[in-house]
Amino acid sequence: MRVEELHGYRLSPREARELQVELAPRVEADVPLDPGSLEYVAGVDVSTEARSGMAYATVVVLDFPGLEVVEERGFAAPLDFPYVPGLLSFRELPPVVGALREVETPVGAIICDAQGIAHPRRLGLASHLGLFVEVPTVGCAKSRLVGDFEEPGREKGSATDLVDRGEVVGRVVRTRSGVSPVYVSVGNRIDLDSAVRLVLACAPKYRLPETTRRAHEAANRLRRGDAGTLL
DNA sequence: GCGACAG
DNA sequence: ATCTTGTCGC
Repeated sequence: MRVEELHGYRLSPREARELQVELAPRVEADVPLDPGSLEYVAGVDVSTEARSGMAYATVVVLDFPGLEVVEERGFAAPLDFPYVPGLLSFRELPPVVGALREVETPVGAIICDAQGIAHPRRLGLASHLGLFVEVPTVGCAKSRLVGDFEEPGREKGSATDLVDRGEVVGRVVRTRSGVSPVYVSVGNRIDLDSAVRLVLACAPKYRLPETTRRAHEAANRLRRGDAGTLL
């Protein structure tokens, strides 16, 4: 798939924040997505190895709404940027871009294991990546970076607004009754309601979307070495 | 100065 | 994220 990196990653944390402020206005958060026209969804995840200083990114493509794996790609790259809350994309995007470029399936949407615009400068990894590709991106994180919210109802599908500095930047969604909720936010080229519906459609059985689960296990396999089973 | 802080 | 055994709970 086509990926257009808009800049390099050899920046200081200070420069990275300035770049986020410059790029954030380009995010489109009002584009509806018709689930009926979606054929393939991709999940992206990164596994890091401090010992070797390497990052292993994987992209797993699932058919929709069946959610069966149809393609898997992996890419390794050195970790040149430290983990700094709010600057995660500068650390993980290099390997993610490498893996995405090898994807051949015509993906209709990408779900990232990170935040979208639910970010201090409205440019979490899902949004940042969304500016590099032409397809819609969604952020589905396991924990909160910014924003206040009320605990959503205990039943599956229950959700509440994630509000930061007076703005609704995402939704706290209960994908399964009884489990802790996930934090869904717009990546790029999609609206919040569509993003939430997509995440729920991809998580019919577990807390995390099938896309995230498959990408996560594939990334761990790649890091451990036994990444023999990739289509 | 103190607390918070995606992965 | 990663380091790690057993263990509490549905």
